[in-house]
Amino acid sequence: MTQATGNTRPGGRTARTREAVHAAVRELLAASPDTTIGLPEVAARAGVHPATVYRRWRTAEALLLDVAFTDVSERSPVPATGDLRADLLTYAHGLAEAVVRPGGLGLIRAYIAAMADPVLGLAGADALGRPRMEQFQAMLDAAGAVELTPVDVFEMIHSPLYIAAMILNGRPRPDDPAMPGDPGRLVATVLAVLASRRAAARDDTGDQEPPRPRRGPSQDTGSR
Amino acid sequence: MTQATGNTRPGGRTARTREAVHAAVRELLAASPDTTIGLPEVAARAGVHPATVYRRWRTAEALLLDVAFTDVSERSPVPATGDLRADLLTYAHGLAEAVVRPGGLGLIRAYIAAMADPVLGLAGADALGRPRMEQFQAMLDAAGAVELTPVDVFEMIHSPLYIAAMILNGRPRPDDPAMPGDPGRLVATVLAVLASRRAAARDDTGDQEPPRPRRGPSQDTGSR
DNA sequence: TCGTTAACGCAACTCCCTTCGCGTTAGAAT
DNA sequence: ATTCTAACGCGAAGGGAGTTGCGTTAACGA
Repeated sequence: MTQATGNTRPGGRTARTREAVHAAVRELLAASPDTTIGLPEVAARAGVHPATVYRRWRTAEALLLDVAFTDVSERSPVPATGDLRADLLTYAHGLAEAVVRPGGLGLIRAYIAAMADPVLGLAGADALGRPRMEQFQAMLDAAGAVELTPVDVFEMIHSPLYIAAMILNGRPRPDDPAMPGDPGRLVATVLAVLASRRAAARDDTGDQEPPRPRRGPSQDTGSR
Repeated sequence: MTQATGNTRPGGRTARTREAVHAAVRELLAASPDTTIGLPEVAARAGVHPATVYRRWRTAEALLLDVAFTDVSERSPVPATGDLRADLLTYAHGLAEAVVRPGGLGLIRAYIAAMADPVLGLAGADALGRPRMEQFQAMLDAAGAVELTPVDVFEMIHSPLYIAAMILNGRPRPDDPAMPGDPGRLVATVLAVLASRRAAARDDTGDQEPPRPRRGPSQDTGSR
């Protein structure tokens, strides 16, 4: 998407400046909880001329998204061991840590802003969110949690952690369960909804059946 | 907080310019889904000199917060009829509508940004959020839902709706329950958690007791 | 090794946000 | 009605973000 004309030069000097600029963005994001970074400031720290940064990324928003997308592509895997509680806890703790880590919040803001881009519409949001949704579908499939969807996980895990991170804004979160964004409580919410929907499904298909998982691996994923 | 020196003049011309500027902010927020508004632009639309806006609010962020705070103070009541499901549904539908309404998202961003202000720390976030939390405590008290806290409501209702609104960014939400931010599903989540915690409480205090609410009004708030 | 040209450095320029000093208007109190 | 002065209007000036034309460097293919 960089250029429509013939060939490009992704290696050598171009790759070095790209890495230098990305590193500068991460450092600036980590240095200040503020999410607004100036392109001239980035260029200065990267040892690159501002015009170069403007030509390659055009706007600060696009640069932030580039860094965020690079991070998501190589970091933060979604576990799928078949143990729903353990998988959710692992992921939620990792996300809670990543979201408070210096600079982590700025990248998430950029990601959300990209999904909210009006020119792309819902298609843009879908294109950015779909890979992640498929990974969570794999996690749910492995656990046999057919009553849940990736949207449920997004609403009950990601949304509270993102909002809590925005309010915390880089400050360390006191690990008080009464504070918003407690990973254990969020995971318990998902499991409670799963149990509720399974109970509702039993009521619909017949009240006399014994309560057991409908399909999937044999371990119990619904309760402690 | 406006001035430490003697007397001020809240009425007359000052009040008129304040109203004009507030109205201009709302109009600009409604006109463009963009959340970044320029103070000179606001001043021009309000028929006020830019220097006046700069002197009174110093920064765009402070102006946004002033408008947002004014709105929250006079709009959006929290119902507390004793029927938890009905109260939550009423509030969630209203919030879902307010958050997508033109300009609504910008004000919420300003509110969150204010809570995230580093100079105020957690104290600032607490001061801004506490009044709302107390209103939700009243709603839970009226319904006898002692197993829930306002933080639960915030995590399960507000957070998903805010994030969904940020991704939607003013675009109309297709009322597909599979899309993030469906009020009915969010309310059902709260009720499922309530039922789960009541069941856990019964297991702790003794397994043989008949399953009935621990206290509060007689109507059932836990299941459909 | 050599030629082509994509990508970069440089500098000057434009634009607009933001501030400041000063004179004027109009609340609020006597 | 008169006085005091907070709040506003006005214009000028500062400063930083963003853009553009041109020369230079170096990546890639032959």
